Amino acid sequence: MGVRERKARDRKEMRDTILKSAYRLFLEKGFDDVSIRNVAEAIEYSPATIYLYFKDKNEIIHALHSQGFGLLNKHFQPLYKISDPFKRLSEMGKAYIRFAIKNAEMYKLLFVRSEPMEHLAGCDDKNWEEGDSAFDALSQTIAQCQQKGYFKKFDTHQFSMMVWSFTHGLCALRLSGHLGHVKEEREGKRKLDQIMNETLETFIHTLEKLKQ
Amino acid sequence: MGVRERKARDRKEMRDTILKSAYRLFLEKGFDDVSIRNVAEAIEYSPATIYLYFKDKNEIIHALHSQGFGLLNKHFQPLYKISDPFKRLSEMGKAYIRFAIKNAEMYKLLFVRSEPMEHLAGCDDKNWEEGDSAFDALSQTIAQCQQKGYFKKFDTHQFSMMVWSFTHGLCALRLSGHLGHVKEEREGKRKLDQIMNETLETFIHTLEKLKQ
DNA sequence: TGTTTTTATAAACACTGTTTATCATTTAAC
DNA sequence: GTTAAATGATAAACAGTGTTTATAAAAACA
Repeated sequence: MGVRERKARDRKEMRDTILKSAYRLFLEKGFDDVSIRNVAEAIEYSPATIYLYFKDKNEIIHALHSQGFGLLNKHFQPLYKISDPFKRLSEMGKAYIRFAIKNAEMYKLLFVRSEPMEHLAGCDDKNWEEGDSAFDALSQTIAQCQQKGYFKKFDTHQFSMMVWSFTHGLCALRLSGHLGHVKEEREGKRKLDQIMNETLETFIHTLEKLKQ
Repeated sequence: MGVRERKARDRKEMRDTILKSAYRLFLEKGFDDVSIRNVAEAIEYSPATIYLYFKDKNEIIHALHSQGFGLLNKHFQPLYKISDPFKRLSEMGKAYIRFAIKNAEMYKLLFVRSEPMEHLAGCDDKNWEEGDSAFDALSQTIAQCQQKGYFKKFDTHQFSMMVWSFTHGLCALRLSGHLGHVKEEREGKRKLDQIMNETLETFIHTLEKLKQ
């Protein structure tokens, strides 16, 4: 009696179809400009059908949110091969920024939007593996830096929060369009990517001076 | 013939009434949950009347955006009395964070939303006094720090961008609800304000070590 | 076969930003 | 003071949104 199994498969398939289509539309049109009706039209079903597979729009957002963290963790994977922890930290910064620029809408969903966090707060299950995993990668690298003599007098967790704050701030300012509107950047003709690289380099140099 | 003058006064008064009412509603309900109809109802006029005084919703947003930068600059005013530049820099960080928390919706409008920046990009007049003024206050303080021996080998502008990125990042993570969802913060029972203070202190200590 | 459960949808509800045609009031001109 | 033009305000409509509900078709089970 494989009917239940097949139905479960069909259901998952439909959910995937919806998510895939929604994500493609989000990349095309930006997050705020995609409606349930758009998604429904793209998969050639009626809008009401979407609600048979997802409770509401927030559940779709949250599902994509989870997928996005998986994507981010994948982007970090190659960096774990770098043995020098400070070099790895530096490359993690660059990779984080690359991810934010290449997947702008997804980055906003992961770290700028507050809906996913509110949804998470409503869940009973307070564990949040995807998010923790990314932050742990940073914390562990910083702990290893400390073993090599960097930022020795600092608390590992607090220092990680500091590094994350900086890197996120830089990405957020870029994605919201604020970077290019600072006077010096308006007048100079540096490209946004260059500004970000220089600012990151400045931060890295700052950290570099904290050895011993 | 003071008719034109009186009409201009009336017009400005109506615009102020609309803006004041809109801002009050934004503080109450959050930015996304305020509609033109809400504003119209609050001032006891029809929705269509709003469009006699503002081209569209974006123009209201932009007007509030300008007012918001005025408010931020006012918050910084008292700090200019502090003669020690590094102490002033440190206090500016605290003041910035206080402003972001106390005026959360306004902060999001000023630094998180991209609409105002897009609106600004569409304007012919590329000058943007309010925004420049706030950033200049930071740059000048950092330049004075450098004269006192701090971060001497760094470019003033790039260092300012770095400091702003960190501070904004911390505020943005707080306002989007991401701060409290880091594993250590979920498990520990530190309050968000305390986390922010500790992270800012970590950053200040980092900068402090860059003397000479 | 008949009955129940599942799946899909059209239509509706209560919203949104914005535009247009209409009406009343105020200003200007004679 | 009367008339014509400009202004101010609005009701109604348009096209869109997220979501719910009643209805019809299809599939699963007995």
